Amino acid sequence: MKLGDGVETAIHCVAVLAGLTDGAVMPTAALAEHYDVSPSYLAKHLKALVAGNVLISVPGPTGGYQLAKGPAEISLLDVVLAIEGRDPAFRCKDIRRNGPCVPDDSAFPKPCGIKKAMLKAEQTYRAELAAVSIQDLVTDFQETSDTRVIARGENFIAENERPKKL
Amino acid sequence: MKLGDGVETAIHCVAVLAGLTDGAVMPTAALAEHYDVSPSYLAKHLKALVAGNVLISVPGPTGGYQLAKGPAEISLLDVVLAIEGRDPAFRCKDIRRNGPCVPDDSAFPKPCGIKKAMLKAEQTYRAELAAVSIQDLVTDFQETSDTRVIARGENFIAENERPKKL
DNA sequence: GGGCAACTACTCGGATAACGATTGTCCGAGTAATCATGG
DNA sequence: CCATGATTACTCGGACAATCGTTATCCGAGTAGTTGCCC
Repeated sequence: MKLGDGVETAIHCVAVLAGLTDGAVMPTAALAEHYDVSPSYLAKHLKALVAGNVLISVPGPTGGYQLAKGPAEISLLDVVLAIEGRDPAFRCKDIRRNGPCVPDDSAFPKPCGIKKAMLKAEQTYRAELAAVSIQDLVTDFQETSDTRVIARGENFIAENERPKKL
Repeated sequence: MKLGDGVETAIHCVAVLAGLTDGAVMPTAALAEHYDVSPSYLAKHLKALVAGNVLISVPGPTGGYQLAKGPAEISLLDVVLAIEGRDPAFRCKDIRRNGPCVPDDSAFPKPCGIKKAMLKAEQTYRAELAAVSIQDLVTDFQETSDTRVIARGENFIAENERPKKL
């Protein structure tokens, strides 16, 4: 049970993109600089976010990324699933069907109780993540952070965002 | 976000061990035969369960494994943590402290909101697993399974368990 | 001076290596039953 | 016949490879801006 470190980076980047003006975009290089991470590797995660309908990419010079929906419409779960994949963490191989105690393959009409319990727990986990939106995170950040950090963050966005094409 | 396949095997084995008579043990070879898995690899997981205080091992001939506590005292969470490790799935590297927007290292007195949300979701996940005991799984199994499978299972245990030493 | 076309430079997207963790296996330390032996 | 001791065979425990996924990177396709040229 382990989440890739790309999840943290992805969430932070989505939160930054939530702060830029309507229609504007920000390129990979700027996001990588903001958090001092490898641009090449960050690009991989941003790609995944596009595939997961969390971000939209704009090609060419003055291109970059922007949110695919409003910050209130994107949940933590959307980001996590886009990066980690949509398959459940618990994979049942149905080993209960193996071995000498199973007469034939029709002996298990009901689903496996273990599988049910594991998937139920995972669904509550996902529900918890789905209840938190990017907007919530941004609001919390603005309410709890040092004013200097907020000011510098806004300044960074102003310097690195690409305005919407006319 | 992925759980190792050893989790499924471990839970099934613990459930089987819950079925043997008081004080009796069952060796790795029998458990491996029951589910048709590699004995060598299964041994690795059983070791982990001993380290996690879920099972007790008895060495020597007529040795094997038994539950460390009653089936109602062992939760799914105990098994999962023993196999997958106790560390949280979400690992926060605090990348928010990197980059040009951070004046100095004291700029973040409050904990990271993202980290809080991720860990909270994970705690609900663990709480859900902690609420399910091995006893629950065994009861569910006995109520929902084919009678032939139950009979063969009991027969298998009777043939392969090692009774408590006098 | 204005319009147009070719060029340039910068962007994302997919394909490609390197590392680490999980998977899978083996041999050694330890123990209880067994069997031979002696009383 | 019974107690005793060495032997034996079977168990778990820790150390050791192989495979797969994540990590990390690079180069190519495409596009908007730019520049130079022509009208």
